[in-house]
Amino acid sequence: MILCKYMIRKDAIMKKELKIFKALSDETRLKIIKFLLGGERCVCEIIPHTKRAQSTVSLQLRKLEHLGIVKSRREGKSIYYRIANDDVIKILNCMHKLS
Amino acid sequence: MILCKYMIRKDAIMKKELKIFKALSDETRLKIIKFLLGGERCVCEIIPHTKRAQSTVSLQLRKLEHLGIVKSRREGKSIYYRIANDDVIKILNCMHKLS
DNA sequence: TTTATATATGTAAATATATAAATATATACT
DNA sequence: AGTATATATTTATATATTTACATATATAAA
Repeated sequence: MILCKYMIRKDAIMKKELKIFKALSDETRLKIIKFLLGGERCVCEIIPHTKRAQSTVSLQLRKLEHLGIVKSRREGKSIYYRIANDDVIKILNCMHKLS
Repeated sequence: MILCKYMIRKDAIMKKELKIFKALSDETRLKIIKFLLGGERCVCEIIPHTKRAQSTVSLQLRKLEHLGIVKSRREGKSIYYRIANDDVIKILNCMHKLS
């Protein structure tokens, strides 16, 4: 089978899209991401907002960070998370218009 | 806990959004849906396009149908699927602009 | 240095999901 | 009726995912 540049690119686009859709396809993660649309939040704020155990929230945050969807920053004892992927914001804005 | 209408609505919106993001978060399903953006296709066309076993494609199509994302129609021995959810089309258009 | 607090990590259990082989069903053709 | 074809369904298996308890780590305060 011959692979042309277009096909490789198409595949890369698919992967990128899947990454975003997967990030948004779990309730805990979607809640977190939507919460972060309101700006940077500390984990201690995210936990009660999601109503999940602390370890669950921490794990999902790490997952989102590995996906490049969020970034974190330490300030004293607290760690603050923020959205670090504009595409996610655009997709959620787009979705919001439909709801 | 007091539930106001807004909260119930917010929850319904979340579920609707999750439904769409989940539908788009699997490679087989995303391939199928993107293929269907080009118009109605018969299962016999969808199978080779996804490069999955016939039973796998059939199962994912049923899943998408149950989610209200696609609809099907029989024509003789063949069954044709088409996208039946405008929101999915809009989200994919939005995503496409970003790629 | 001890203590308290915020967050991360290891581990295990429960659940969900994706896949394909085998089989069943529905339609069309002879 | 019998055969071929297209699709659906059943079943089994493998894999991934989510969750939370228990524990570890890092920072700040006393």
